[in-house]
Amino acid sequence: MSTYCEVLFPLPVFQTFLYRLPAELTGKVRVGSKVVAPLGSRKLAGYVLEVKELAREPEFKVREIISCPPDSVALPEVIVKFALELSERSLTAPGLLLEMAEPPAAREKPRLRLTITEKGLKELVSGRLKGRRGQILSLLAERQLSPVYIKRKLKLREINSYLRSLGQEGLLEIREKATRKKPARPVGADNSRQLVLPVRPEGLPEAGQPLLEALEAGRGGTFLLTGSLDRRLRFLEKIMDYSAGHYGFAIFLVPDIQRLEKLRPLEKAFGSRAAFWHSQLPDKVRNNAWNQLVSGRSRIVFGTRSALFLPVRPLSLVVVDEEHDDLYYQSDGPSFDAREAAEVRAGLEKSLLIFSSACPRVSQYHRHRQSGTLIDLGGAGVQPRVSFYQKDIARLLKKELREEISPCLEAGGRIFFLANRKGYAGYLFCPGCGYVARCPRCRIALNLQKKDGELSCGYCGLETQAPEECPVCHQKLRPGRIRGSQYLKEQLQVTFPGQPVEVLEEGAGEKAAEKSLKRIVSGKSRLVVGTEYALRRLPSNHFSFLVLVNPETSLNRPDFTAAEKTVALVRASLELLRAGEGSTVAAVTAGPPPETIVQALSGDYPGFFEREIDYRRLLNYPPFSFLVEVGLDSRSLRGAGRSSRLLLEQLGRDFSGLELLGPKVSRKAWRKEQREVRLMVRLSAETEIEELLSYLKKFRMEKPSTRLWVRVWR
DNA sequence: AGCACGCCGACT
DNA sequence: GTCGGCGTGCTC
Repeated sequence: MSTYCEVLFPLPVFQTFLYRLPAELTGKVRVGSKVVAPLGSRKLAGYVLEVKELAREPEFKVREIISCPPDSVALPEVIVKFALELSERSLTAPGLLLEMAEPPAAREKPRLRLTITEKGLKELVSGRLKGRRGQILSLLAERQLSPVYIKRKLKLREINSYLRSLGQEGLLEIREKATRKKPARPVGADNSRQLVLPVRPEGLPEAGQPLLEALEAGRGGTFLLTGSLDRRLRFLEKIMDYSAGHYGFAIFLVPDIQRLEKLRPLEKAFGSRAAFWHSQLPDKVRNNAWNQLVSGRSRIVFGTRSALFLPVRPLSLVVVDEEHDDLYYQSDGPSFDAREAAEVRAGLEKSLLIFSSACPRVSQYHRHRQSGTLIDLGGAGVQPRVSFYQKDIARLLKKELREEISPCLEAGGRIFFLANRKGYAGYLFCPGCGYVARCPRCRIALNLQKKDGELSCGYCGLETQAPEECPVCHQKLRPGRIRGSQYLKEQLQVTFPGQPVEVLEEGAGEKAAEKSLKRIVSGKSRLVVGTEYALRRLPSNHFSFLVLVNPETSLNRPDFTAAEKTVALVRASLELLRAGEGSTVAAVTAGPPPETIVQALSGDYPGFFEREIDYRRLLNYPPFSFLVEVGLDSRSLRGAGRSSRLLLEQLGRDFSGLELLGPKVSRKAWRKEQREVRLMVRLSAETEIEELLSYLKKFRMEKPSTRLWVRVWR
């Protein structure tokens, strides 16, 4: 009879590893403890999932735990459970998820420095060293370097084997400089300080009462909060304060770091009772925030998805703000939907969960309206004067828009143009029959590149050479009107000579974007052109005039959520406008403005919802069916292709009611290094999702070389 | 992931 | 022959 433990490592694998626990460690190691163990030829730190006695040795060879770092603190059991359940639901490796819960001090990896030795220099001069080993040493002959730098410079996939052999021969020296700090102790479940009788905050809107009651009852529950941004924030501020004062920690989740920065004033208002948390905080700030939270001095967190892994207990409230935002799902890194993760964590701790948005996902709105958990705080938000134009933007800038904008500019106003495309965004059409070159996969118009005459799909990335003549009537094709961001910039420079025009869009690089933003915020540049990317970065409450250039093109995306995304796009644009009266919107559309655009501009979400839900019902889209996207990638595209074919075949055989919408090789796949195949599946009942997930788990066991991810629309 | 192992083509 | 580059499979 001896003691064993199951250990989970931060690796992209789904299995746990069994180790014997040496006598001196029994009693010291429990679930959530960090341990160091041998794995293959390596020594790795992992987390204990289970400690158990076994009567006899298992069939496979069992090795022994090396140590349990004395200054490390075990993760709370609820965090371990959270990572495991999220892994089950998202098919992401549990160890990678658990790694997100690492205390900041423990996360700092020792930095390695490589130095060439005397012997190494001699060997290099002698010219006996060839290949990678020679390249590495000649780089080091210049100066000391880190392994990561060399790996990137020489484009190596794996560098350690070279370093180890060079080190063993005494040709180079590997040194590390590590700094370690003791993490604070996590607080226990007994830390809820119910010192005073809870006093309800005053001045809360009547509509919000059910949320208060749910928080007080401590039974958990999920609500959808809608209404204008300022009303929601004012309400949430109070309820978080109430929660932190009397019930437990509150996590306020945002989709991205940019949004977090916009909430600075709110965090400031809480003083030291609140902290910011995201994965890119500088070490010092991060350690400070962690200590504040874990010691219980701060009981409110504003953070991105990694905040859900903080060991704060008891957790009484989780807010998912801007719940419609697609950035809550990230497929890079450990891929999961933070909204789903919030559900899992809140469910485990019986915390109150509030989804919040002025323009929620249609499915979400539908469900909460049906179950009576929809809380509408009302309020219209920014209410600008709106005028509609059905003309080309270039012509409008020559007359109507110029006449409107000029006085605004002279009065010191700031004007934002929302462009729907980057660059010049030309397309190719046939003057004879009206044929437009479209992407064979996505069915949307292909972009014509200005310089080389190539066609590319802005959605999936497909690139083709532009054809000379129309495939239908054989006339010569002509480039269509161009009105992307760069084109707009040129037009504005002609219309308003001497006025600096700023373009804020993806791909310019972080430094350039920050310089641009500085000029915009300071008021130096008052004419700003930007794409969707700009909406996240620009300050709210800044502009007095907004021009939406063909926002209706966003409705044509080959995606059943195109309409709700367009509404969110328009709402996010309106947030940039100054809150007082006197701001203006010009909506420029090709034809009569679609109702979705009109409703988004007037803040009529319920009106939009009623129409959209009918459309979803008619076409059997979520919430009336369930869509599951499955991504497969392998170390070779061939491998991914083979697996996907096999999976398709099996799915067709084993799921009779399943409808397949795909497969397609995804956007990433045309880039040479990426190898991924995606398929889209429609299911008719919610119970089938779980069946499909466990099916995919089985499939993954049989084909371990294929990586798999899923995304579910309910 | 990261490491070992084994296969294949280039070059002493 | 054998060295280095690259694809595959395993790690308690």
